[in-house]
Amino acid sequence: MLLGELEKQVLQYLWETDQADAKQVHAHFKKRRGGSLNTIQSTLDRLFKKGLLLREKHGHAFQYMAAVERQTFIGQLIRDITSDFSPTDENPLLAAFTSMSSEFNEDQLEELERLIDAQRAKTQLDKDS
Amino acid sequence: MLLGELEKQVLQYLWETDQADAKQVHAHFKKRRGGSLNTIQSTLDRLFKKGLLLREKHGHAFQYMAAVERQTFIGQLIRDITSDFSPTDENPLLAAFTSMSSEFNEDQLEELERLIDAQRAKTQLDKDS
DNA sequence: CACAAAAACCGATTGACGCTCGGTTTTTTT
DNA sequence: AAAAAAACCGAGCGTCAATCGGTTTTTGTG
Repeated sequence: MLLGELEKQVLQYLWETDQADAKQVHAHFKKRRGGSLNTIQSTLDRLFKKGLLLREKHGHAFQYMAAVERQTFIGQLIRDITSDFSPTDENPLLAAFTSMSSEFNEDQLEELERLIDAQRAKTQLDKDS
Repeated sequence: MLLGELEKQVLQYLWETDQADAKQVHAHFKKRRGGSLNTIQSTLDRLFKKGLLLREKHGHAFQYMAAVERQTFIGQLIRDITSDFSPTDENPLLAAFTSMSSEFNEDQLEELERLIDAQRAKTQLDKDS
């Protein structure tokens, strides 16, 4: 999934804002970077067609909202990227960790350990049910 | 850093092969996907100009080799792409793990713990030196 | 050293794709 | 039904990878 610069910014905005119509998004980006309402509209449409946004008619206009959580999307991105370079039997996130482990400080390592334990607990629960 | 499909494949090949000239690379890709020697040559040149390959004249032709380790490169890619979406103080990999933890089985969780410990050991060594 | 083969380099074309926005159609509101 | 607003269409532009023909440079050999 390849996103252009404006697309990224709009997606980001919608993660922060939950929900907005084209007019709102345009108002937000107006000062920072200019551009017409149409440009925003077609960007929203592109993101919608890519499956990254959902939309609903609320009254007069479409309300757009992110279709995926930010973390989920980042996870997808990482998988896309690493799968191009990782052997199929290797978990790309493990490969990624190997690549980036040196950027983790002790706090983050501990956080990761907590997440691992949390995942174990969840798996255990699933098994019990 | 944005790579095209052929660029990725050539880079991958050079990680596997260590070193090759355009002719060799072309021979390798000839059957799988066709394309002229010139195409390979310009792709090598593009990768070289992007700093992803090194080259040296060995006898008649340039020998190309990867300028960065595979894991290092994957790490860079992940950082580039995710930094657009992560607050600066958040490690994107941590965010990714949050959303992808359910894909890990027990073996992989243990592997991750091993990597964490290895990283601690490395950090400790750096501090001592 | 000259010449032929090989390799490197240049430049043009094509195809994706994001950005941009004018203009038209459709929908909504009054 | 008319006016206003929103959605949609389509075209132009810029960037960049892929592709390859043709030219220049390098190299290796007789």
